[in-house]
Amino acid sequence: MNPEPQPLSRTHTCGELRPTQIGEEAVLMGWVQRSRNLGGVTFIDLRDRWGITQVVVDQKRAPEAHELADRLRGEYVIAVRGTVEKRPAGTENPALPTGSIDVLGSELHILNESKTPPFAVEDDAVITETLRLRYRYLDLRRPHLQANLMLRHRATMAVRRYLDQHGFIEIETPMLTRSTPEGARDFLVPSRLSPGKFYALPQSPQLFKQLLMVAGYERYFQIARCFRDEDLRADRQPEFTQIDIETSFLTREAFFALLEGMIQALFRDAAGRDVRPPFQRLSYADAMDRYGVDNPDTRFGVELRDLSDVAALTEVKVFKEQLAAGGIVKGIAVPGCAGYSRKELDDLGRLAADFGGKGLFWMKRTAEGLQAPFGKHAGEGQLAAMAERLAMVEGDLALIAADAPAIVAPVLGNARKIMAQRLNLASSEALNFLWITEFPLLEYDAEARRYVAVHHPFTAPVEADVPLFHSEPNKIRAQAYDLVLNGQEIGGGSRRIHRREVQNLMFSALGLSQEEAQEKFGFLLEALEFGTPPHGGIAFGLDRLIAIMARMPSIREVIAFPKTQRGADLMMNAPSAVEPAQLRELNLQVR
RNA sequence: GGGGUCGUAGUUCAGUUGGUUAGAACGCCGGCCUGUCACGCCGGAGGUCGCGAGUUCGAGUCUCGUCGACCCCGCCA
Repeated sequence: MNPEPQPLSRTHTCGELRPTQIGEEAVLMGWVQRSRNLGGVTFIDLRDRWGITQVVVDQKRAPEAHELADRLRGEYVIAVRGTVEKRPAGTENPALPTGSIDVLGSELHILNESKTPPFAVEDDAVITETLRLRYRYLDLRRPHLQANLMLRHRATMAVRRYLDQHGFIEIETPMLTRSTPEGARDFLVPSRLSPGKFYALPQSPQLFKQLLMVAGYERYFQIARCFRDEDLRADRQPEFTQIDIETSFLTREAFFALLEGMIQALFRDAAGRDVRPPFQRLSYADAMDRYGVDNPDTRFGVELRDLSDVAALTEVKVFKEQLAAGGIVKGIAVPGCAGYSRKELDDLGRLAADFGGKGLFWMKRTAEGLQAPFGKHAGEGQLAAMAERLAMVEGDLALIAADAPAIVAPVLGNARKIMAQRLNLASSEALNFLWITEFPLLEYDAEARRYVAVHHPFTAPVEADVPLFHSEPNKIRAQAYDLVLNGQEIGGGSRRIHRREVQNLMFSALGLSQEEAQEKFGFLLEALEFGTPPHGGIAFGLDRLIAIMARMPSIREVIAFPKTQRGADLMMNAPSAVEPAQLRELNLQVR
């Protein structure tokens, strides 16, 4: 009954045996996926990281092994010695790469038993998220998660290989660093040796990599863990991984070419998929105008069109009011949705509220012509003009929003994405990379009643826009860029400020006094005075990138031990309470 | 901080206008079976209906609260 110590030495994996090895002896080890006892013969599907091989144990030829095989249950760990044999004609399993052979077992050892697992260790098992995370080590046995983590490994290997070949060096930066203003909420770590003071976990290695440029390393990278204490989403975890890159002396063009080469190598080496640089580019302003969002999915059209001039000619009250108040009227044409019911249209209108809007107008083009609830106030000519502007064909449904530009864009931009998903407009095979350039440097935060950095406080302004710091800070363009893949931001970066006077301008635009700037970023300001080269960089969200490559809906599927939406680790039960003595040592008191 | 979906056997789910002993499938346990691969056949065990109050003669079902998972808005330089 007792499991034995490992008595055999493994010779092959469960994924490699083929007809060429017929007649050879093999020793396999792994987990029992399933066993089928037919009485005189037992079949065992044996699984390891490399695949599944069927083991046959015959009562007559190996009576001892056959008796032992009767005790096998799912997830038992076993060792089998046997001979590779061709399966009898008609019993091959085309679903398995190893399906034309099996291993005729002569010797069987149970290396360990297993409790009945709380869920089946197989891909098509339907399991709640709670259970998966509680037993993550069992979840991770499932083939698709193993494939995801192996993909992730190949991807980081490809990145390291490519960057190494291009003169980059990987440098580690501290995890215990200081809290800085701006940006996300920090995770704090109390300092025992400095009572009442705290380290912060890095939101990114931003300042360290810039200081490495000051230090003359010129080409740095790091597969870096980052921490942000913000609310979670399907694509956001409190700790996540970036491919962090910084370079000196490169023009933007040279830098983009380098990165496009890296993405190409990454997709080729990790996923065998073809990516062809150069990538498309779109300015932030054009992206907002045509797609309403700064991360447009360009795998399908359905672009936003401005209808303000036509709307001004109508007697539609909302149009007139919004236009008078400085608003705009824009629309999109959704293919094939003219048959939508009243309820479906109402639901779409409510969807606008999710993004700050009050509702959506609609217009249908059917065989009977154009219909819109606002039709009688618009006039035939104006309806036709709008339909023409939106290039509507029969069967199309137009969705129209009238509001401030800052509302219209997200309402239509997100309606566009949601409808495309519903109608399956985007090819799942396509890889549409897109650089978004010339982000604004600053935006006004009404709540904080000051300007905040759109990217971060070290982003260089477009040189020609520097004088605007004194007049119209919100008009300054940044030398910042995002890389978007199929409608998801996968990376973002910028050229950095490398002159102290510009950094001073930036800090004061952000409402930081000289004293505060000195207190919080004095080390950076001082460093900028010691011969800082022009430099810039980027960080790619590795988790998102891998999730897209693996066609997974959530980054949890490509992270070995992810956290729930409340930031909990259900397996280890983190976070947890700590002993009073630990708190005393840290001079902390819990309220 | 806000909106939404969900929580019933080990698992995934069903459960009628509130009414007898809460069902199914898979899994599990026992038996039979020599070419299965979702093996098959026979038999069996298994329930804090997330938790706590309330309404009611009676609550899986209705109400309130609470806990948890997921999706979204805010937030995430």
